[in-house]
Amino acid sequence: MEHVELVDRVYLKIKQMIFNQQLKPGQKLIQEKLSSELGVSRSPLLKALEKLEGELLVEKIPRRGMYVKEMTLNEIIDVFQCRAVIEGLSARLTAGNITDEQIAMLRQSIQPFVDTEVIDPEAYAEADRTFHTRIMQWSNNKAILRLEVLSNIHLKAYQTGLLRPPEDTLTEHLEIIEAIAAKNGTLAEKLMRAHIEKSIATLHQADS
Amino acid sequence: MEHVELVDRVYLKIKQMIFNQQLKPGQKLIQEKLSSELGVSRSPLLKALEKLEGELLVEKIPRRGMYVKEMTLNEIIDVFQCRAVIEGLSARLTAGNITDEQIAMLRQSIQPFVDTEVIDPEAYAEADRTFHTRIMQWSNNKAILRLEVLSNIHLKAYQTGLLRPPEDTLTEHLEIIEAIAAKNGTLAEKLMRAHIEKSIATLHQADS
DNA sequence: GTTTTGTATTTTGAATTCAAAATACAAAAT
DNA sequence: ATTTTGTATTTTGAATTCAAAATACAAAAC
Repeated sequence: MEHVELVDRVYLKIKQMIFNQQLKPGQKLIQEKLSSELGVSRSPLLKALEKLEGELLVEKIPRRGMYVKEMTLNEIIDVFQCRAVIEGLSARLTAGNITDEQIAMLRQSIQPFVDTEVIDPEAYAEADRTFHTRIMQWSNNKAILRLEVLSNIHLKAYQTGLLRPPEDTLTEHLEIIEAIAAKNGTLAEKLMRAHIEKSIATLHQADS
Repeated sequence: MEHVELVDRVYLKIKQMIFNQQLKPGQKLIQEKLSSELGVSRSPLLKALEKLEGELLVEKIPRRGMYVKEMTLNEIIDVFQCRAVIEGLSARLTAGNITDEQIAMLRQSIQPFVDTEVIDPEAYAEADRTFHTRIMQWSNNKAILRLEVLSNIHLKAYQTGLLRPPEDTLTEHLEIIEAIAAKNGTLAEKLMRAHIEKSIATLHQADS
């Protein structure tokens, strides 16, 4: 029997509320109010908020309070620079571990969008997220999994409409998948890194 | 007037105790016992331990307890792979920001060990740590600073005598500093990455 | 009218308390 | 002698309480 910690349920709920925009960037999180709204006491709430702080979704100012983190463009760029090298590493490692089944899964998740006239942005965003997450997870590097935190920002950046359209990124994803399928780690790393660095360039352009 | 949080003091104290080996890898951390030893209640202790958990120094097993994390060679290698790319990125960014004063500081910290017959391992370890930390900090990338966590493992690996001797690494450090001083970001990144990847190779050799 | 000072309120940080889960251990049954 | 079951103890997870810090606001002084 699996017992799910209260803290984890609260954590997931708040994370959801942040991505929903029920809790808006910059908004102050009054512990008393939030805990009564969620029907829990302050202790698990606080823990959940501190966990989210570690994931860059909540900002804590000592003796001042907790706030839904507001992302500046520069902070997003900082995170993307890290993602570029970490996901590059992931792609290289994954290319060394990948199974035929996993290759099939990667190709399959992209398939619905190839040669399609109108791409549903919502569905594509989900596929994009899955693509990046899988490559990090299949790297078999435990330290990378801890850094998955960085992908929260990916999601947030999506919401703000800052990222490149599917037409741009789809072919790059395909190339990366083929490099991994060919077990060419060096190439996979180079392509993944370039892929994310192009997004950084887009972010810089938005800075005007 | 600067008010230092109780939690932070406890956190630093325990971190110290872990590196001191006063708290040994694998040892169970009984909250009741530890808190009374440190003269604080369980709340700030727990927070401190959770912070350390995020830094890979403490392992928490739900409803079982907290333990001083035992590092396997594979886990250390995983962390070093991440460090290689993150510190490579740091070196590149730092090369783009570096001031003359900072260049002088880097050269100065290495100086005592150049052309020296007998190198004090303790002092060199400290200088090594400072070198890597500075380059991460001077990158001006906030996301990298959050990942400084990774350098805890660097320290731990040192303790276990797993890393390369000063004679090996000193010249590499010098080359990296000169690449940064020449504002050659691409080269600095390449050298830093190679530097850490050599340590990974050493770790792999120890695996026998 | 503006600034400053003092008070009341809010909200956090830390300690304590309590209940539930896990562990250790002993007694009983096979 | 070994295994199982039941009980006592330990230890954690969560709620509550309390004190200290920060904020808001009003009154008084300039």
